[in-house]
Amino acid sequence: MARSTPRGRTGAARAATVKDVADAAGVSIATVSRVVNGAPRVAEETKSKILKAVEDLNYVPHTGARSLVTRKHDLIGVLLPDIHGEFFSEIVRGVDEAARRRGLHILVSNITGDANEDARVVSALRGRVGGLLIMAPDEGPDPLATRLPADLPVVLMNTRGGGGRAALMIDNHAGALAAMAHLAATGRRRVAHIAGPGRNIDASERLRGYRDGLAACFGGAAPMILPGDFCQTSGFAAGRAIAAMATEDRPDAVFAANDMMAVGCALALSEAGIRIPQDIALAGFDDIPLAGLVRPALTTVRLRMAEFGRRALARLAGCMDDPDSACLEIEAMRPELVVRDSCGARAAPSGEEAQPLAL
Amino acid sequence: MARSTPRGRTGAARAATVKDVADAAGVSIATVSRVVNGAPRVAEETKSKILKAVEDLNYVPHTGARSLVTRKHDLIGVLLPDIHGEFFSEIVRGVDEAARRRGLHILVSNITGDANEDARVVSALRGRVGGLLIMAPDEGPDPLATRLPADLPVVLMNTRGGGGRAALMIDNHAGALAAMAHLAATGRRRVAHIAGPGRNIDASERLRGYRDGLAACFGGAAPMILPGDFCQTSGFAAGRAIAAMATEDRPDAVFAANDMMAVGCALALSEAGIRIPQDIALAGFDDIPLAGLVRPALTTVRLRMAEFGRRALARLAGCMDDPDSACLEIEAMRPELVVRDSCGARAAPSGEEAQPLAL
DNA sequence: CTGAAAGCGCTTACAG
DNA sequence: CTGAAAGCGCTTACAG
Repeated sequence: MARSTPRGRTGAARAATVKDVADAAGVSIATVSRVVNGAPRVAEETKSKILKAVEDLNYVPHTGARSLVTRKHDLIGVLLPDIHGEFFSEIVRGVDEAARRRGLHILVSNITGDANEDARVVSALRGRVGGLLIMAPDEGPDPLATRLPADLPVVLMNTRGGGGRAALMIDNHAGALAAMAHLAATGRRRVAHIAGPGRNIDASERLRGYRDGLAACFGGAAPMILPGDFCQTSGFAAGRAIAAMATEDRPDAVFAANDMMAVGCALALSEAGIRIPQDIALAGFDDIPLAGLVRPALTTVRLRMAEFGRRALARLAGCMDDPDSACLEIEAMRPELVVRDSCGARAAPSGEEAQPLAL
Repeated sequence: MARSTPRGRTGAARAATVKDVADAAGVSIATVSRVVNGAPRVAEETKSKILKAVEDLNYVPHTGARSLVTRKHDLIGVLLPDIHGEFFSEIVRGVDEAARRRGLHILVSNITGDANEDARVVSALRGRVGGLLIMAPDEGPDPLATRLPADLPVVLMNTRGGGGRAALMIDNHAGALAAMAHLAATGRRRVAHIAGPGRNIDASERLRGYRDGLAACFGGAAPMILPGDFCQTSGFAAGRAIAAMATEDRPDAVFAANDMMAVGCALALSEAGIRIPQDIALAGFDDIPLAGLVRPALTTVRLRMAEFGRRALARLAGCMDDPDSACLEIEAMRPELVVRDSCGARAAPSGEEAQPLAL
């Protein structure tokens, strides 16, 4: 007795299989498989019979069974650090979009930065995913990358020490350099830097850009580095420290390793009556939404994270299709300077001073 | 010839299987399976031999093959709307955490709000996931929920018209009511509302809370509703509109349907020289990070989205374990009022007025 | 153009 | 406590 929704003994619906479709269409399961997978050389009439049965039975192939025989997985593991909530959704959106275009799905998990814990996560993903996208900006050169299963295509995103793996980097150094060059071009002479957490690759590359910018655009001026941790609070503290300096020691510009700290710094400076940008120009990094909302809006460096995710997935898909292709290349994505009025030249209209700083 | 890393002809590594492990340990594949799955009644010695082989060969079970025979999937589909970038990462974090504790993995995908497109996404997930977590606050009562495959456990998150499905809601109405009550308690008499997009369930529930709050705490005062779309710009426009009113017509409080609009509104009000909270008190919804950064900090309503995600997954896991359990229940999570100084009572120290509003 | 058959890697009664 | 065997749903040469 044929039933359109076959049921098991418990009453829970059982999903239709190739067999069900084959029976309903009066063909063999081989032919059903061919049609479902879009193989050529199937009679038009047969095809439509099968398609109808698929529709009627609401048939969806069991992907596990399929991957068992094809030895392929259409699942991509995406491992992102716990902290990057800020960019998390944009990256995931980009990856998902690119994946869907290729008929792939993404399996998302957080990694902690603890190498053992993270290795366990990766291991749990093997035998389940066809490839891995990993972003671990806080890890040292050793841990994750070197422990990855050799048989798994991997693209590292903005992660240190690829160990010969394909990698897509953010060119933080170039971005920082651009910010420094802009500060120099608008007439600033002495730029302080609010650094990010030391082990973070973004932070250290931005710091390196700051130092090189000093050499390249500020005649090798001495660095002035304030510690920070990417959080608003640490930027605020740095701003306080700057405000506490004797006027002649104060920098006339601050380049913060990210926007959150730049905002914190701006808050502290303005509380101390220091004018932005007249007294101190301010530049950040990331172009978070807030950067455009504060007044004066933040000059910053922007990276399109969704595009970053799309590209990373494209790379990975390439590696999966052709494992012998150039999967070892390291590619970098260049961020873009976004100039806003927090970086205005010193010669601002004097009328502006009366305006309250609306941060 | 035994090899610890078996390779196929192309040189690509082939993953070890139960067979490989069984051979290496000198036992049958049945026993390997038992050990790997932690079955009882296996001799200690046998177990350790097998565990060693698993370790040596770096064996990980093929989950597809496993799910083929167990008829279970350890994958959970998580469908989130494109827009909710703000909360995306927090929800995903919570779901992932709860999933990992249960040995589950999550498959994340964006949904668009287009019912056909979304139904396709759901359909692609069948035969691959053991359950679905869906958040579709922008869909009408009909589309997704009613088209879900009957055989798939589903928990709807903050989504209309569950069609008898399990649901976890955000009690936006209660949150809005709390905000209104607070405004009344601090002495406000006339509260305007900046509404969110009409079709969004959060927006409409918050609006309903506003109306009911008017009835309950403001003696049934007439509503004053300004349109908005959850974006900062629309809040700004609403603020402009309020500033343009004759002073005697102006509200002395604004309850915005979300924080982004509240910030935009504050910006416009302060540009017009209207003082917050002295002239107009301001309350938002969501407690985004920015809410605590603006000055005066925003009074708002907070929901712990990670906790929301954790709970949703727990519900789903329950449905998956026992399909006959109370899977139809609708549960609501109550948000919490966060009082900050944007809602200060009118009797503020007069010295404060001199301070620039640092938004 | 279509079908019968083998086999992917795994788990699970069933014997013993 | 352990093994031989069947079978989960699917794809893919191999025939025809």
